Amino acid sequence: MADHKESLKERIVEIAWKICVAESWQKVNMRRVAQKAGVSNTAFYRHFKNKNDLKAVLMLRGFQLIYKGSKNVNVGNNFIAYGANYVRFGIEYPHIYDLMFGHTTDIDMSLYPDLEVASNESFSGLVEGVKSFMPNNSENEVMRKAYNVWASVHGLVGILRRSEWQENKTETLEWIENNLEEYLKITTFG
Amino acid sequence: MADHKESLKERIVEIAWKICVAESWQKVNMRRVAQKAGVSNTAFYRHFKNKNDLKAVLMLRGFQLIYKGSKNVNVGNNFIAYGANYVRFGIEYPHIYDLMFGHTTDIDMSLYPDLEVASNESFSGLVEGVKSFMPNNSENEVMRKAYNVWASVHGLVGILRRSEWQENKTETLEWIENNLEEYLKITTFG
DNA sequence: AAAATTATGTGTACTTAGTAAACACTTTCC
DNA sequence: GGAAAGTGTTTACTAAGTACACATAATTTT
Repeated sequence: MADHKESLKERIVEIAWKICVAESWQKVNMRRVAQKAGVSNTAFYRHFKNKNDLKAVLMLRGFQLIYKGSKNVNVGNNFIAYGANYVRFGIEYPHIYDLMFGHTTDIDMSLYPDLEVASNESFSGLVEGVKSFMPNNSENEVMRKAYNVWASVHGLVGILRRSEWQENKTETLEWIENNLEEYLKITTFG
Repeated sequence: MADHKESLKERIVEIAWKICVAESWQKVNMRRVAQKAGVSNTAFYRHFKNKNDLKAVLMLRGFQLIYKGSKNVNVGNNFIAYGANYVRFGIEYPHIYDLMFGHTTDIDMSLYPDLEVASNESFSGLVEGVKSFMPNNSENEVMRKAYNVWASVHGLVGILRRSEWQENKTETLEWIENNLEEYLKITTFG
């Protein structure tokens, strides 16, 4: 067993995160992680109930990253900047993004309260932002718009991840910095 | 080996489709399928290179279903009705929908030309519909709008699949029939 | 501090699932 | 009518998740 500062649990998360960022969740297998951590195949089970537990930790970390990104931009009620962060995250961490927002997630949120909270907070932040943009509209109209913004952002991430854009990621990122907010404004508030 | 009219290949597809519709792709495993078909575990490999081949067939079938749905409504260039079909499909066949549009698809489209064609046709149908709606705009603007519509529709499917709506699916379907086109009009062309 | 409990890691082994390889029979085609 | 191709079986390998029994170290309890 290698000698490290952090707990094995922390190391495992770190290793899994790296694999997931660089490759994908499918490439994270416990034997591989264990080997990288320098422990036995099953040491893992002392810290996680099962593999999905680990997935949940990575997802939570993803939400925290998006959230931190939003804070950095000092987003306040500006849901446009909020959406922009979302998109940046989707481009920068595509595999974590998939983990979090792919339809094929077999994670039962109710089993992971922190995760559920983070996910809900994330959405209600958006709703608040939208509401402050259209303060005279009904709750229903605000919700509809919020969902629409959300869908827009998801759609955009999907588009920007297509190979045409990924071939030179640097330019894509530049495009985002220069045009993203304008784009979101147009597609969401005409 | 049971005695049937269709080829084993057709039967396998049928069985897999049913499992996938009722449960999910993750629940389709070749041993189970083989057992239901009344053949040995590996007979499957005489008809498919691997499991992904079968997945591709199911996806293609999904595209055909959406397409057929569009024909029935006599959709023409009306991309609103087109989007509505998309949503209906997403609600009626959620697991097939995931298979087709979930981010976590490990299908390499270029390996399945029919599938690529179907998928592209599906999108260019939408683009055409949008174009006829805004004939004086640039190619770029049309594409941007098309992607936005697409994203909207995806977003809506996601929303309608949340538990609040799924609890009484019948009402959801009714809602779709009554309000969907209006909703799409508002969210996409303000 | 001795005893009991809990935490952390190991080794072994079971299970599920995808699939390769060798064999056999049957149909097709020159 | 024999070669080739098609279809199915058996057997077995591999990867990956995880349960279980054991060991030892750390912590808590009395």
